[in-house]
Formats: sequence, C-alpha cells, structure tokens
Amino acid sequence: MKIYKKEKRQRYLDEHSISHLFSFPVEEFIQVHEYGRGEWIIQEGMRPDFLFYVIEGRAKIYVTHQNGKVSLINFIHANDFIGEMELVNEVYYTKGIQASTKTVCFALPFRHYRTRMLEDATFLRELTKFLSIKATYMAGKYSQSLAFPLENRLADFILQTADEGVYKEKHVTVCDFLGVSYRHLLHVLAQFCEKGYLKKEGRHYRIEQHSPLVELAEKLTNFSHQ
Amino acid sequence: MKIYKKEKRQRYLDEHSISHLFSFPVEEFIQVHEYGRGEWIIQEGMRPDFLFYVIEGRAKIYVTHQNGKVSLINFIHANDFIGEMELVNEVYYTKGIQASTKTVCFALPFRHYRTRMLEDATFLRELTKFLSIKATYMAGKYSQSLAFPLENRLADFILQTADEGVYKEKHVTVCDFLGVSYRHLLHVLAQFCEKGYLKKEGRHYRIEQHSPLVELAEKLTNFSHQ
DNA sequence: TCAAAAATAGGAGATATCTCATATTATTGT
DNA sequence: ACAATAATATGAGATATCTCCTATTTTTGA
Repeated sequence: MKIYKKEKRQRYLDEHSISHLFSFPVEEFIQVHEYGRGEWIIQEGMRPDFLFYVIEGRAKIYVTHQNGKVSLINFIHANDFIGEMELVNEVYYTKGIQASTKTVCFALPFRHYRTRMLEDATFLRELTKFLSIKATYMAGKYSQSLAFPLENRLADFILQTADEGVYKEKHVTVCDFLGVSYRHLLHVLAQFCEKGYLKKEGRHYRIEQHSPLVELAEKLTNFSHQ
Repeated sequence: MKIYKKEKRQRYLDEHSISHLFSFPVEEFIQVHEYGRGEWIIQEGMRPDFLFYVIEGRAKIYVTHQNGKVSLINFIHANDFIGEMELVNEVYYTKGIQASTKTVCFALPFRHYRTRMLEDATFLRELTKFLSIKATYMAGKYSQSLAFPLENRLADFILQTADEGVYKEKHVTVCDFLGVSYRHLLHVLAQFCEKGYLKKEGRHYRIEQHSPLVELAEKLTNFSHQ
C-alpha cells in the first residue's frame, strides 16, 4: 500500500473532490491510499481505522465461512464507501476487502472525523442512500439465489460483465460470487455453448445469441415494470 | 386497516414516544395505523405515502418473482422502519409487507415530513444504523444460503424461533423464508426426527437434543469470535 | 528463469433439492 | 355450520449441484 504525499495527494484531492459529500471541510486529514491488485484494503475480522471512499479501481468484499467456503459478497467500484459499517456500528464482523485492480481511495481517519460525520446531515444522507441501495441489492441477490438456478443467474452475470460481446471473467471468482462449485459453473457454461448461446474462444466466451441469454436473465427481475 | 383517533391515538403517541428519533417535533401529522393479521401494510409494487415505524406486532417482507416463486425476505418487528427505501430512493421497486399479527405502526406522511427528515442528522443517524444492520443481515443470509445446505440453515432457524423447546412455525412460511420447497423442508425435518434431534408432537416439533442442532447452526457463523 | 501456486478442464458418482401427483386435515369466510 | 381454501403429509422420479479425482495450462514470486 502506498500513501500519496504532497503534490500527488493534492492533485487527487483537487481532481476528485468529495466536498459535496460533507457540510464541513474534510480535506485536512484525508489520506490518499493506493492498493495494488490482490492487496487487502481491509482484512477480514480486523476493524479498520478509516472510512474509505473509492476514487478509482475495483475491489471485492469477501467473507470466509467455517466450512472453508469463501463467498464473494459484492464488487466495489469508484464512488463506493468502504468501512461505513464499522463507522456506524460498534459491533460488526468486518469483512475482507481485496483490490482486484490498482485501487485508489481516500481514507478518512475515524479518530478525526467520526463524531462530525455522525452529526452531519449531508454526509448521513449520502450514506443512507448508499446503504439503502446496498441493502436492496443484497436482498435482491438473496432472493434470486434461492429462487433461480445457476442458468438464470449466470446469464444475467454474463450480460452484465461481457465486454464488447465477449465474456472473460475468471471462473474462480465467478464461483465465489454466484456461490456454486467450479465444476458446476463449467457445466452450465458448456451447456450454453452446446445450445449455441456462447462460443468458446480460448479462455473467453463470445456471445453468439443474445436473446436467449436476455430471456434467462429477465426471469430474475420481478415485476418492477408494472 | 384502522386509524386510531383522538384519545387512542394520543395514548399511543405518549406511551411509545419516538421523539428521540428526530430533532424536530413530529407528533402533529403522525397517524396511528392498526393492521390485522394477513393485511397488507404495503402492496408489492405500490409506493407508500408514509414512513412507518412499527410499535407492536410482526410483519413479513415479500417479493414475487416472475417464475411465481415468492420469497419471504425478512421479518419485521417492533422498532423497525417500513418504507425507508422509498423515502430515500426515487427509484425503487416496493416490496410487499404483510402483517402476520395485529400490527400497530406510526405512519409519518412523506408530504409533511420528507424534506425535514432528510435534513435531520438525528433521524438520519438512526436510519443509517437501521439500514447498515439490514444490509449486513441480508449479506449474511445471502452468503449463507449459497454456502450451506438446508440442514444448517434450518437448524439455526429452529433454534432461533423455538419457544420453550418447541418449534411450531408454519411450514409454508418457512419454505418461503429459507427458499426451499415444501417437500424438501419436510424431508429434512423428518431426518432431524430420525436422528432424534426433534420429536414430532402433532403439528409441532419438540427439541430432544439441543447440541447437535447447535453444532449445525454454528457452522453458519463466520469467525466472528477470533 | 524456474519451481510453486493458481486457474482451467473434464469424468464419474453422490447428494441436495425440485416437481408433480395425490390424500388428509385444519382454518376461514359467510 | 359448512363449503372453500390453506396447510400438512408422503411417494416417486427428475434435475441441479456437489465432491473427489486427475491432468494440463497459465500465472506468480523468489
């Protein structure tokens, strides 16, 4: 982990101002952290000392179960908070957060800002919005995971992550995220190829037929459009 | 649905004051609603006009999927908010909320309070705490549902809901909650009986052996105690 | 640069869970 | 009080998903 100092720090603060998230001046004690790919921003079980705000990069939230299974709970992107649970809750089992690309965050030390943050309506309103989206998202994923087989959830995931018609996520990551075994993931991917929805190209998969995948994915959505 | 008026309303407001949740006076426009068992407090897909705060009773959050499956996402108890998602988010697919016992709520009309609520740090802090717990809970349930078979999740649920050593939840509700088929739920319950953990008494199940159930349930928890 | 670790790949059998069908028993509304 | 509805109960077969195994290829760290 690197901490940007002087000009570099100031440049980030200027180019990615977060002053609109607060109604008090917040720059003074902000640290700018850079994490490398694979590095842990927060280690599972260890309470952080900062509220983080992601400026660039992507990260993953992990939790380890007693049976050894690891769940990838969610992805984190630019403009997400990290450590907000620990800010608000005295008691909380901290989940692990791992950078999946180079990730730059603003780190706001709790010891300087905690009290003021918890009294600032502007910030709390932002946080509330963030948390409500998070809670909704998790509730959605939860109910979907129970109500639909992998086929549907994978179709959705492929459509969401495909880049110019090519799906290239790592199988191991996807297993943790969708909560299925490696073996089964390959099995369903093979089915998609057999049916002609996808075509395997080396380690990647090209989307050959869009609409059957869309159909599978659409089954996940509830009647939001009535 | 009944709306309490005059003395009855005032009595509730006095006996269950929620003034500590706000830093502005909030009594004037509060309505006190009573919903009967089975009644819908919010209908799926219909945005509510109130922020509710539950005073007594229990309710359930449901969502219906396109494949007809219904997920019971969570239970709601006294001191929970209802409609907070709609307060904060312009765009949100409203989930259905059904009273499972007689339920009394304070109903705060958005049209009178929305603006002030979103500017009140005291309230927002409470809401943030509520939402963070909700998000954490959903994330936990999500990852557990993927990582463990029904056996473990059911053991946990039995221990949580058993009343003086007797488990008496309705199977249909539990199916929706744990996201399994009725058939499979009965199957695993029958296994628990075979193994001597439970003993069927009419429609109820008496816990005969506590510790194997605890063992199964404990597998759900992550290493929070390190 | 090379050995170790991680990721990919697929076979075979086990198990968790679902669907459908059919009865019986409670609960509820009128 | 009774018909309609919801809940309980169980069998049998299908399918989704897992575990374990083994082999190959890619990536990574010293």
